[in-house]
Amino acid sequence: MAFYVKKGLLRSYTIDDKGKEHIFMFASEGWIMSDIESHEFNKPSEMFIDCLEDAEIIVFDRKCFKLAKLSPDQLKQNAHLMARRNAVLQRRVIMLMSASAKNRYNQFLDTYPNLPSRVPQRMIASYLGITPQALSTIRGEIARNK
Amino acid sequence: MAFYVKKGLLRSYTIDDKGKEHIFMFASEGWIMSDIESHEFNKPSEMFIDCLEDAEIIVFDRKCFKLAKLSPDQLKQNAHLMARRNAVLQRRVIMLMSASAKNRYNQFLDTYPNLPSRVPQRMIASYLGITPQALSTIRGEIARNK
DNA sequence: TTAATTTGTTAATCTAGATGAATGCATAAC
DNA sequence: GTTATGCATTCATCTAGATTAACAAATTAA
Repeated sequence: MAFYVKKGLLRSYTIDDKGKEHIFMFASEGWIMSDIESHEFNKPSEMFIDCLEDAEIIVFDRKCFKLAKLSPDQLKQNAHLMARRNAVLQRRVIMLMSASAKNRYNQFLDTYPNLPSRVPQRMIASYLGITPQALSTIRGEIARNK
Repeated sequence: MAFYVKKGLLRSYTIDDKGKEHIFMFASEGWIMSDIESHEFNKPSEMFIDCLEDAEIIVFDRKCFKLAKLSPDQLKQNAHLMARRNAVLQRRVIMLMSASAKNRYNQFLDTYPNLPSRVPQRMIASYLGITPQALSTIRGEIARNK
């Protein structure tokens, strides 16, 4: 299953043993959302997906992804999509390993300037891998130093 | 540029502003290593790659990746490779966000059981996003509780 | 309207992991 | 041989961010 977002905003997230949500990604207009791990390895998804805004979605089920049925052009396009997603994830991993919460937040603002107004703050915190309180404090600091 | 590892062991890593290395991945026999971000967006690489063991490598340069020149079968295979890598990165991001250093280490041991004997401990620490000292302490704890 | 829930802010305390330094053990260089 | 140089371990200290809690503002429900 994959979801193409025509309109609106989705999020995907996992829930850990302690019941805490961890947002993996947001998808707004033009993005495709899916749990690649469960898709590629055909195993049950541990990823939840839901809407943050009323949305129009195009749903692709498993059949649509039978690679055999795709044209070479579609395959090429697919390759680029995957490569892009890959690049985004690579950058995210490096950021999580090397950057402070404040840097990650600033990076997030740069990369997704239109999301902060559409996503509740605690979810941005979750995406960044910090608590809502920590993000609030960081925002306070940034506001004060201006 | 991409490298297919016939024999040996590679690592890729970035260096942050403070000069600290962050290992992004290891690649042993059968793996492909490349900096997808710089490849897909054709920008200069901030990722370094080197050998941890004497290695035999097949190098693919940019030309080999002109999607136009690939057969449908090659495109399909490529799609699967990308999807796999994607799944691995998805899992890694979630782990970095939600799991403690100890859990990440145990996860690493499960996922790559043959690497610990081939990779210096400080590099495993770097891959996990912690200091060598922290990993040493964790290993001490694990050993003691057995 | 009021009462109940959810959201963000602020502050006090706690903790996982960082930092820095000392020590023992290798392997390599002289 | 001895003198480096690099790696892992251990310990003392420090700090970014977690946790807990209290409070205000905004939403929703009644």
